[in-house]
Amino acid sequence: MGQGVEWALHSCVNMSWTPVGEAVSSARLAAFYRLPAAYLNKQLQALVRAGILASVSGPRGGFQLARRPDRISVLDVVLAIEGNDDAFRCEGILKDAPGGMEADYARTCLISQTMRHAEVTWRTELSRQSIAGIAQSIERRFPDAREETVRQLTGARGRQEPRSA
Amino acid sequence: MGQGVEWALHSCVNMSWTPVGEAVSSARLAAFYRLPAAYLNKQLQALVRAGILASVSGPRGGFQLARRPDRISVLDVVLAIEGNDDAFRCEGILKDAPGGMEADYARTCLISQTMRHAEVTWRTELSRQSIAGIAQSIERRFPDAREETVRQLTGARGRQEPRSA
DNA sequence: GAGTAGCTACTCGGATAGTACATGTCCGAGTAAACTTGG
DNA sequence: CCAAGTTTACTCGGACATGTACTATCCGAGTAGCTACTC
Repeated sequence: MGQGVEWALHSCVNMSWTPVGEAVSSARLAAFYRLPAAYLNKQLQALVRAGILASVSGPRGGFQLARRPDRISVLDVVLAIEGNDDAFRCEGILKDAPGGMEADYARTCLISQTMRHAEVTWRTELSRQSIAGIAQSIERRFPDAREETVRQLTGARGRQEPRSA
Repeated sequence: MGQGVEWALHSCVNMSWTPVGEAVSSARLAAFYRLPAAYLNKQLQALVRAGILASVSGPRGGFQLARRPDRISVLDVVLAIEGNDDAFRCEGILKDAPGGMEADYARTCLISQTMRHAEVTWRTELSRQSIAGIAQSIERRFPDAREETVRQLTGARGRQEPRSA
């Protein structure tokens, strides 16, 4: 699985903490984790295309959650980055197998069904977890995490402090 | 997920049908599905290294199951081909994050735990299914499949028929 | 002093290289069967 | 006819190319805010 999934999930959790209506730039998120900013931006673009994030250009621009964090599942983020294809793709190799069972056998391939069933359980498990749920768990376990994150992400943004001396 | 997983699973099911003690060459298995023989051979080598198959060289050589098919789970085959690493690898990006929560946060990263939990359910699901179970399901649904497969895999093997004329 | 035109700086967005892994192919080591030859 | 030595053909096993996708980077389009100028 690609690295971008981890970055996207962390970014979504962080953005669930920032004030609504205020966008966070990819550069600031990248600096938070010491990540390559341009590449993180590319991943967030995929989330925009999936309708998970909304983007605004220009100064004070950036990304923000497109809907409430309790309506964004972990599966949504994973599929946005990795694509909707199943991990196990049955190429239907049986259609070339000899014997009189080609078509039917291929459609009802038991191996494909087994793999698909396992993947469905995996997806179901991820769809049960939401960004908001993870954020709440983190808040419970690390009471300072939210405040610290918001401070790092919104502090000294745009507002140039008065030049001293 | 790699294509070899599908080939390996089908090959294991087929070998669960062939008589014990008789090896099946990769060339014959590849011809059954119209697959590149050398590449299938490469995949089966991985199963040998994992202790799932046993290989014998020379004429009448090939591969055979190293243990009873009801003791080989689908997960065993998948891990033998794909490797034992988790699909989602948490690189611990939080260790570079600012704030006073680095080490603890990284070790107990909730996102990593969520992804890991989903993967555990996936693996559990696959570990419940055995090669023998899949083979039996196929036999029930397609009564002729086993006989036809064995005939294709063992027919005219080595035994050169008497030259006519 | 207030309004407006222009400029600057900052952001996303997609197009562009670099790299690791999966895919596909090839040849050599080893072995069991088949053949030949001598008794 | 039988047995031992030799040859042969077939197999796995790992080393060698190729293609694809992930990773990483750069530059242009667009916009909000600031600045300067005019009234």
